Amino acid sequence: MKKKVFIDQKPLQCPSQLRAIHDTMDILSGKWKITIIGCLSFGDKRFMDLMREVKGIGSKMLSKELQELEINGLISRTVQPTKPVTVEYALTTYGETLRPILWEMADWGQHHRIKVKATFSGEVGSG
Amino acid sequence: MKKKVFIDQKPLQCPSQLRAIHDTMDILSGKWKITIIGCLSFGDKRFMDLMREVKGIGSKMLSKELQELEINGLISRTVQPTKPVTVEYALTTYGETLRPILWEMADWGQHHRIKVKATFSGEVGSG
DNA sequence: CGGAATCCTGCCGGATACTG
DNA sequence: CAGTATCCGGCAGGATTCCG
Repeated sequence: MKKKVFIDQKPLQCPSQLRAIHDTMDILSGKWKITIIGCLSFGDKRFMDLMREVKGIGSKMLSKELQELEINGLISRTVQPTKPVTVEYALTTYGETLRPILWEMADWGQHHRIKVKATFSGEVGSG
Repeated sequence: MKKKVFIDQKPLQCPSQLRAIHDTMDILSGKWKITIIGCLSFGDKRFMDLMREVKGIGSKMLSKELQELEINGLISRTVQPTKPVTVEYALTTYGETLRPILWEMADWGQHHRIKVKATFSGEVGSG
């Protein structure tokens, strides 16, 4: 009977751990959320700024993603009483707590891309 | 001009970092992948075992998710030449490299759940 | 400028039936 | 046991239009 137990750490406790991971995944899921958070990590942005920087997103999606991020407290929305009305979005302190996760994911993803490339090269070379 | 720069670390580098994060998200996305990985973190499992343990998943989805996980090298699939044929799925060493990510996500998710609960309590209490 | 409303589409994922 | 094939509904997400 082999027990891997995830290296030598505890395995994922099915009931609560897994649910927590799914919660995080749900919050981060959506085609643009990561990108938006990334953009806001550089500083505050207005709606229009995000439209330009995210590039490819539509106003509906941007609005929706922004709302979901705000509901979860990851970003803040501030309406400026200027003339045509401007709105500033900013990453909250709470939103910054995602940094460890995002960093791990970026790290793993880059590593993975290298691995995949190596795998393909090997197959092509030997095939 | 306020630059938050994500605490005092570098912000997410748009081109490569973001793409890497999305790669990771894609690999982990899907309603059952996390759960399957969690199950396999306890040890090897057969198809039928996973059907029972994941609970709620159908054979089509399980098969599909398993294939995707295998393609990415996260799990291994071993056919045993027994009588009615049995297949063993196991988390690979590479799959275990996801542990830091999953752990961070579990941690954050649990923290978040507590925060959300506190927020609701506060609103209910003061409203 | 910053959205909301509407319409339309693909694919994600579920149920069921069939195969080897 | 371990899948595959097929059909089907729902929702994520895109394009367009309209509003304050």
